[in-house]
Amino acid sequence: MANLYGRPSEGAELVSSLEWMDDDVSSPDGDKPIKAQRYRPGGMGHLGRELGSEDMEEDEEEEEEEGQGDGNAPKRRGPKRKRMTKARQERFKARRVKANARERSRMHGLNDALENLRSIMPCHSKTQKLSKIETLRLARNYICALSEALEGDQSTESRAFMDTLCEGLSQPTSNLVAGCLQLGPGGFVEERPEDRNGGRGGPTVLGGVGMAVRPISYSSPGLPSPPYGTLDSAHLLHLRGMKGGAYESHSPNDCNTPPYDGPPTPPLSIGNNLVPKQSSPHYLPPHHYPPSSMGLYQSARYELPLEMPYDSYHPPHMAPPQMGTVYGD
DNA sequence: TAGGCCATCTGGTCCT
DNA sequence: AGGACCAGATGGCCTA
Repeated sequence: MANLYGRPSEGAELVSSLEWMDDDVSSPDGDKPIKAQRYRPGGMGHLGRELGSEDMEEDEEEEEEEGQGDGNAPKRRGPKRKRMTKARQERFKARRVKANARERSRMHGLNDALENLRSIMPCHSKTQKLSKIETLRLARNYICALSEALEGDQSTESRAFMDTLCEGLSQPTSNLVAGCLQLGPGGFVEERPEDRNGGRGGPTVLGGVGMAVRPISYSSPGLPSPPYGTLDSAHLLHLRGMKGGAYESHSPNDCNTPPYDGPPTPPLSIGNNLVPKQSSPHYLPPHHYPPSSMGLYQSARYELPLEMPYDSYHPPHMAPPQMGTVYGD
C-alpha cells in the first residue's frame, strides 16, 4: 500500500491505523488542511503497539508486562498497567486520537503565534522564513535593540543597533537582517561619528557567537529590489517618530533612506542571491558559515499549502500590524 | 550523505 | 477524568 508520498509503507498494520487516524482527525479550525494527513511514520512506531492494530483487536486482552525484572529496561513510571480489554482499547484509542488532535492544534497555535511574530520582525519574508529558533532570537534582539533605542543609548540607524539585532544570530539570518536594513539605492543610513568605532576599522566580532563581520560598507549602489526579506519600514521600529529613528525626518540633505516602498519581495534563494556580496557589514559569503548555522528554511515544503501564494502576498508595510492586537486567540 | 529543521505521535506530569 | 503542557522519539524534506 502506498502512503501519501507514494512510497511503500512499512507495515500494513501501521498503515491501517494511520488511515484510521487520518479519517478520524478533523481540522480544529475546519478550513486548514491538516498536515497530519501526510504519512508520517515518525513517532508512530508504537501506534500499532499501543493502540492496537486489527491483529491486536483479535487478542482479547493485551498481556500486561509482568516482568519488571529486566534491569536494562527503563522503569516504567505511573500506575501499573491494567489489562487491556477491548473496551479499554477502544477508549484508549479514542482518547489518544483526541489528545493527538489537541496536540496538533496546540502546535498549530504555537506556529501561528510564531508566524505573527515573524510578521512583525524587522525583516520579513513569506517565502524565506526564519526558522523558529532564529525568529525567537531575532525577536529577543529586536526587543533589546528597541529598548536601547528608547533609552537613547543608540540610534536605530547606528551600527550598534544592527549589532544588537544580529547578536547570536546565524550568519544567514544576519545576512538577511543586514540586507533588510539596507534599503533603496542610497543604502543604509549614514554612520554617525559615535558609531564609528569598530565600524570601518576592521572586522567586528559580534557578541556571543564570535562572528567576524566585514568592514562596513553601507552604500550599495545599484542594489536591486532586495533579494532578501522585506523590511517593513513601518515596523522598522515602529519608530517613525522615535528620537533618532531612521525615518524620523527627511530633509533634503540628510542621508536617511526613505522607507522602502517597492514591490513585494521576490522569493529568496539562500544559495544564490541572498545578499549582494559585501553589501552589508554583516555579510559573509555562504561558504564562510557552517552548514549548521542555517537559520532560514524554505517554507515551500510545509507552509505553502497554508499560506497565500506569493503573488497575493502584501508586504507588511501595506498592512501594518495593529499594535496591541492579541494574536493567536 | 550529514545535518538542520520540521510535524507528528506519544507518555508523563500537573492542574482543574 | 480530561485537558494542557512538555520532552523524547521518529522519520520526511531540503541543502550543502
